[in-house]
Amino acid sequence: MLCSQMFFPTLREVPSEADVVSHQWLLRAGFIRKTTSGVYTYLPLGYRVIKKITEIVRQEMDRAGGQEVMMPIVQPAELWQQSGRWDVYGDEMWRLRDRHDRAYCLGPTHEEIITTLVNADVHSYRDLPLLLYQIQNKYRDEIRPRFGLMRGREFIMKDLYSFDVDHAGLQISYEKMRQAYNRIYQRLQLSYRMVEADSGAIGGSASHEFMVLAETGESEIVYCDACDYAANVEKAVCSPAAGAEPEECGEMITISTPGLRTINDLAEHMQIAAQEQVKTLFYTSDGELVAAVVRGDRELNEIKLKNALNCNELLMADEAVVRERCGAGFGSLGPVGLDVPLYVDLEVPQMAAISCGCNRDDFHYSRVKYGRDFTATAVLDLRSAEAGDPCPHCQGHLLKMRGIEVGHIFQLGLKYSVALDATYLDKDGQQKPFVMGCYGIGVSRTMAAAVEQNNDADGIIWPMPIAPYHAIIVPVNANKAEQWEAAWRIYQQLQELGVEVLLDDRDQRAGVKFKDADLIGIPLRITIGPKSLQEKQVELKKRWEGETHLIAIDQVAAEVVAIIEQASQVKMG
RNA sequence: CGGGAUGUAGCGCAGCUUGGUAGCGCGUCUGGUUCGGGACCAGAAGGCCGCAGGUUCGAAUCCUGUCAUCCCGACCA
Repeated sequence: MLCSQMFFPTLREVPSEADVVSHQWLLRAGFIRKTTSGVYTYLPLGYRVIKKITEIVRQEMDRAGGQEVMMPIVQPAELWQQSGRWDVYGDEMWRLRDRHDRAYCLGPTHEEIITTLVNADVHSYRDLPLLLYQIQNKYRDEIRPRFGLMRGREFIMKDLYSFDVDHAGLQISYEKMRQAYNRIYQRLQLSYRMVEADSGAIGGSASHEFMVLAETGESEIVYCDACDYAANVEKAVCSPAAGAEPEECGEMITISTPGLRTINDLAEHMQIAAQEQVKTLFYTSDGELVAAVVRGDRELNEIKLKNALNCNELLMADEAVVRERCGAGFGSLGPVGLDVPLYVDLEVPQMAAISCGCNRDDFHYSRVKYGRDFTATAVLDLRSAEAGDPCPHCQGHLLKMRGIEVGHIFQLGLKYSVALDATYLDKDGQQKPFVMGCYGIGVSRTMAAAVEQNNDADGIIWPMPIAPYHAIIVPVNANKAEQWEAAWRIYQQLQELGVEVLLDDRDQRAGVKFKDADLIGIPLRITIGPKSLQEKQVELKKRWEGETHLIAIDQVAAEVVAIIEQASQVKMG
């Protein structure tokens, strides 16, 4: 491709709407343009990257036995009403009506369609397992689209759905996908981690997320410094240190704490360390008031609480409601003498002497003991994991980092097949519901994640397997015949060797061409300049290293091919 | 939906307090000189000042409404 003919509108300045690096670079380098909030157009370079990513995904899905289908984006409401998700999905579902006023949505995911499809045409255990996948646009009317491609309202997603006869079959399909996902992210050359995850609204049992490691990631993950345990903090198990029985302490006492409302207030003014306090948080669980208690220096994990309560909606309680039930406002509340279902974190019963609110404004209790002064509806793991916590699987300790969720695999089980009455006949002629799994990869988000992880002050540094082009040839001055002829010859050679190559034939100064080459992140740059050309040499620069090497002009094509081959290798392990 | 901010040329911004029909840098076009890391000179094109009302002789500027975009939060395959 000749640069003079290529549509890649690069920008010198950062558009003001972008403030994460991937968004900035993708806009500046001319890979994407915003069409409306959360909806983007992929320009030629951007679309080439998308195609590279989807091709890797496609190959690995096919290798694992998947078959690609194309499903509709416009989906009828009835299908979603049958599964019960038309109402559950809420405002995030992008709904529309046709001229007859019939309701539809733009598919946020395709469980309903695929399950209905498979049910219509798969009737026997002999046809299972079946793995079907799609790579398409999906739609979620996000409350707040942000970070460019990272959280859009229209996005490209690969979803594979597995149908098995039983749970053992699902385990096999799930394992195939897990391996396929590892291969995919290795081939994409992204630094990633597979973590245990909460399955959230999708439902089902086991679930893993694939996180591209990046400071700007929206997800927090913990991982063990000794074994391979890793989990989303939403999911990470907190096992309390196996401590001795808590020591005895004297009778509970009441202390006056005028104006002291927060954990920090008590720590500062009363010299009560945060880990000697508890915080009592009030929620309404499907309309009913509940309280949760964690140690003063811990964070309550709302997802764990929500899972424990098995409720649909969990909201922070209104202060007026709490005051009416408990007799005090936020800042003076505690678990003693409460007439509210009480969920207590595992650590709390281990505490020697607890300080907490007294359910009376401006007073606190001290020397409170669990079991003696209050008891819980349930004692369970409720807090969020933190760096330094003991690993739940070994003697190691947890470390924390951030990640971008680029893949998520779920064991759905019977959820959708039962809801949609999707069954097959087993060996004994019995009707059985399909046992399902679903496996997603955010393709457009993966492109953003790759940039997030591979850039420098000059622009993007594409990993070879997903670079829009492998190499770019830059004649310093294309008006000089000998430079142009050398450039053209190398260009022809590389094309014949199957290299995806750009030739910057624009009538621009060298600096402009270098800046653009760096900005769009082409891995290899071949520079043809007057001095080296006299020695029958050209310069070769690897974008990811920055140094240039002189190389004989008739060897450069072979060298470029060798480098591409080497840089495209899957880094296994 | 709550909080904050911004809409002025393709991009980045000034002008608004103190009303007088719009300016800078980059980019674009023409000509010339240049030519190894975003050149220089000369000229030019390009704006319904987000939209709709209102105040006023007169509104980018003041008032009201509305729409859009971005940030923080709640939310999240």
